[in-house]
Amino acid sequence: MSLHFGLLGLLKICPMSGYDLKKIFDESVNFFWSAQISQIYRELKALERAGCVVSTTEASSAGPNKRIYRITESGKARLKEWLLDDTREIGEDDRNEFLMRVFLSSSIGGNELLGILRKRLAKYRNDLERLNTSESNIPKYQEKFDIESERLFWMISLRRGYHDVQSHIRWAEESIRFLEDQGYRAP
Amino acid sequence: MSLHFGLLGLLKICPMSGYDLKKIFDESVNFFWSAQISQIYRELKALERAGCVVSTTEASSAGPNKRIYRITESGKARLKEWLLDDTREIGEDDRNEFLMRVFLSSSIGGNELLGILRKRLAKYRNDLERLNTSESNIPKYQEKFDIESERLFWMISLRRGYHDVQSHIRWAEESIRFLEDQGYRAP
DNA sequence: GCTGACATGTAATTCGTTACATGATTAC
DNA sequence: GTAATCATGTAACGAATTACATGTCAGC
Repeated sequence: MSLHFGLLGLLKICPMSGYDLKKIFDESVNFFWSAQISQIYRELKALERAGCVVSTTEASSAGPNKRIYRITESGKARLKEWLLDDTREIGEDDRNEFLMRVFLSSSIGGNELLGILRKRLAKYRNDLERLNTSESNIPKYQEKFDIESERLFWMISLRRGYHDVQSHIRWAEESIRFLEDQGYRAP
Repeated sequence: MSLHFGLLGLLKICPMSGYDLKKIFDESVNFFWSAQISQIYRELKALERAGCVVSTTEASSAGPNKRIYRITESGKARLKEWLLDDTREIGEDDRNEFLMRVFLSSSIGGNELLGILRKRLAKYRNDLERLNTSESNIPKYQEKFDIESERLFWMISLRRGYHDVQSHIRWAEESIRFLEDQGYRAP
């Protein structure tokens, strides 16, 4: 359902094609939501069937024709309704394959885990750098369409990624220190 | 796939039924993985078809017969293989419906978002308290079966939840302050 | 002539949730 | 008797991934 409304929310800013939406997804919400292009196309069809958007075929500046989707009044209303819906528990999906591995690591032992955590820490530090650049990515869209009214909310959600990565780093550093104190040494 | 190996990992500690596994899931890995009982039963059947576990029917101390699953040597080998698999990108699934809402909040405005964030902050603070108790939950299992060799790894993964919640709290506080500074007032 | 970005889709499969169905045993 | 916990499953549905299929256009 989040993809459903994520697409609707972006189409509210500006009409665009599935291909365009995929790019914006990858550049903006990617750190808390990802979607395959095939899923986006499928979802757009569902959105149109539901009367939330309408589509027209338009010639592309480069390449084949595009199918441009536009949000309808009904779509706007349903987006707002979803945003304000207070009846359902809004989950933050914590499913984390990496943590599952850490949890089960007794089968491989502390030395192996230490090596895995060192690599992960390097990845987190890299994530932090990437986040610093994606934060400065917001102004870029201004050329394409007006996002002044979105800027505040985009910034707040992006900051979350920042805090998260920092906590991942703290956790990894703590865990590495802890394993080392226990006498484990990476292979 | 994580549920698959999560079940396998728990069965490596001790043979048990689907019902038992569900309880342990809820009490331990719950903060980074959840599973419905029906999915566990289905997955256990798949695990048996794949030769990772074998099952026997045993009388229960209370209630109807239990189907007890035991890990096989092949299952242990495959668990280890998965834990050491370095070829695939091990994702930390960041899909987060709540952040999607924050991101799209321009449709409802800063005042509404401020109210939503205040509620969320209260929830995070509550999560923190619950985590403090689940950390002291580990020793409990000692009576049932030996988890001495697991303790270290369970502790490290549980600590992650602790760091995460703290970063959620920091983010929510920062965002609330930020919205207030912008002159927004919750409805 | 080939690669890469542009552009749209379908089909099969996997993973996860919700609803449905059944029945034993224990404590009140 | 009745509610709660114990215990196992099936079926339908929904959400997401992967693989497959097709074709344009620009630049080298």
